[in-house]
Amino acid sequence: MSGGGGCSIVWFRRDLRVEDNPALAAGVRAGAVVAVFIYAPEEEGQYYPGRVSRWWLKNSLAHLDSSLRSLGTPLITKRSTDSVSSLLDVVKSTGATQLFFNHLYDPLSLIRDHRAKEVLTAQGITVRSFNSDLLYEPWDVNDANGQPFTTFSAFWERCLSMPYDPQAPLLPPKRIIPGDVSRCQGDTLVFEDESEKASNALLARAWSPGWSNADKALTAFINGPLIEYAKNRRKADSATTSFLSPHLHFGEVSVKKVFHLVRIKQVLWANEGNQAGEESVNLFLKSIGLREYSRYISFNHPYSHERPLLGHLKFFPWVINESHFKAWRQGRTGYPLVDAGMRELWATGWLHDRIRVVVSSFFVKVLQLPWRWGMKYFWDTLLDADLESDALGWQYISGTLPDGREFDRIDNPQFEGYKFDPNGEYVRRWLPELSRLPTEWIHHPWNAPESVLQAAGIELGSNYPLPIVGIDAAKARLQEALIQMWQLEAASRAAIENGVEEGLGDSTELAPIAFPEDIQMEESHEPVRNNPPVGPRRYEDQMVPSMTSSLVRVEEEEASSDLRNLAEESRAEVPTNATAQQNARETVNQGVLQNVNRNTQVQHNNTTAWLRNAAEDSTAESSSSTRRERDGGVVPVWSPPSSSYAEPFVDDESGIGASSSYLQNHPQSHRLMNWTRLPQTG
DNA sequence: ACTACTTTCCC
DNA sequence: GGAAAGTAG
Repeated sequence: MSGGGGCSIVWFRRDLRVEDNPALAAGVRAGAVVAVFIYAPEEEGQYYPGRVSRWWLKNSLAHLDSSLRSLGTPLITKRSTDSVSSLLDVVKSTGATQLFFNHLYDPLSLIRDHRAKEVLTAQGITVRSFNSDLLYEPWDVNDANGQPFTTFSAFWERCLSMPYDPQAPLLPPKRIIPGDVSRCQGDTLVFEDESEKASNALLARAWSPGWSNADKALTAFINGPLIEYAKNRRKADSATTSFLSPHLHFGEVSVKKVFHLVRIKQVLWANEGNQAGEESVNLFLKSIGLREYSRYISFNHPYSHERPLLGHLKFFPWVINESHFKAWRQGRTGYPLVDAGMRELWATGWLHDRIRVVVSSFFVKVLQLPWRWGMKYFWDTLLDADLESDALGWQYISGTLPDGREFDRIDNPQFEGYKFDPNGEYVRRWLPELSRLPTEWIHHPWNAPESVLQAAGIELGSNYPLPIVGIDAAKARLQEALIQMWQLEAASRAAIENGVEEGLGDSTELAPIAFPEDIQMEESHEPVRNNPPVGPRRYEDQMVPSMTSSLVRVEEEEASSDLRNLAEESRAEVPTNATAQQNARETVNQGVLQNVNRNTQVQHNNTTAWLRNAAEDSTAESSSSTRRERDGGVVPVWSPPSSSYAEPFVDDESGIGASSSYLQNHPQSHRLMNWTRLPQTG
């Protein structure tokens, strides 16, 4: 089984660890191993990783390589634009007969991995894949009727009360027999260009990528801040968070291991009667659960990163306002908590979860910018950028999840400021221009008496902006926009009844992965166009500007003092007329955007079926009872909930929902109902 | 132990 | 905004 031919390829992706790595364990068990990482960022389309994310990946791979070498084999890295053909190259040059990898659940990976499986199997290669990223595979977690959950709390409750525990973590292999890679050409991967190196150098001071560092971070958290997690979680300061998210994103630490270790603490604290500790554990596990849920949603609704799950906002006239978008990015909105957060993000690639909610909620509700812009900015700037988690977060904020926030409720950053940063320390750290402002005014400088401002050296509108949109104005504007939305919706319904729209949905065919064309075009590094063309369009409101290249990072230490002087071209001052623009809403007529790509849906249905089927051989047998009835292993994995849930998920990938829009059937949907209270089956 | 208030927390 | 939990009477 080992030696020359017959070795196995272990294909590393976002599972950059040697501990509790089922694919690696299977490879080791089968004999000689060729460990491979293929870097093909172009496959990600517009989700080409941002600078900080690439920096992390680079370091994590180096770390993995040295671990693998000490176990007996190097990590072969390949630069590619087509992962599957690179895999074939590796097969040919090593004589491998088996391929092992761990599952991913984002839509791109689902399709690519399916193709890998098909193509390699056709070449006579044995391909096996495993769960290493989740406590439970998405298809194993269903409600009493065997349907996927559509709200988080029900989902998580079920996860915590599954009839079988998540698999226990595997130990790292003691030794790896190397496959013959003498004829296998590796590539040196380049993750940063010259202009990025200086900014990246600073990241190393705060972060240590790599699986064994992840393990240390986990231990440190569990033995330290975890017990106070419940108490500290409302602070803007991130010192007491776990800092595990980037490690988790790249699979440097196994969620199953996190879960097991945390549960051990929970039992311990429960026995001691330590209520606060137990509470902390529950809350921390919930955040792990949210990560699970993001994969669950992505798997069951593979378009959730680019399309709202609920369609009730389909006609919402998002405000296409480049200068507001820029002010938000630069941390110059005039709301101290928002601005502090955005500057921290800019400077460090990191943001406490609370503050992510604050800045994104401000983005969607006050500025009413299209959420996918914000999501893309997060993608480009966050160290732990994660498509599934970010999509879930932004959809939650936008109120397009069944259990999301009410759309017409605006959070007030001033009040949130006093809640999360009562003494203004966070704001003062990131907004030096406000550092001398007394706490009484720190979260609403626009109300401060002139004398106070003068004493603090603040000149509003000059060295710190006035609010670019007032909260009251935002509320009024939101009401107005909703009215407009209902009108558009009604118009669309009328159009459908008159048959105007018929041909469109069917005649347009998109590429299999169905990034809307206009978004793909946005990949360029040009500045974003200012005036959206008039007329019918698809997803125009969701064009995603790319700003990766314009990001010039600020050194952490300097961030406070020099922020405004740096990167001048990309950080222009907030336009002085910004507030005047607030009424210049440019409405977007999405009237005929009905472009649910049925071809894609069919394809996706087929492609994901393999995952479930494959997993049936390789995952816990005990789960089978929960999943058999409905599908017998034949029906596509993510066929939609067929009950009353199906309809709210307008335009979902379901294939059946494509022609019957929720709005058609429920003209009263403008009441912004709470979807969780829709009649439930059973 | 009951109700009528408050505060808290929602992915 | 509203359920849910906490608290005062």
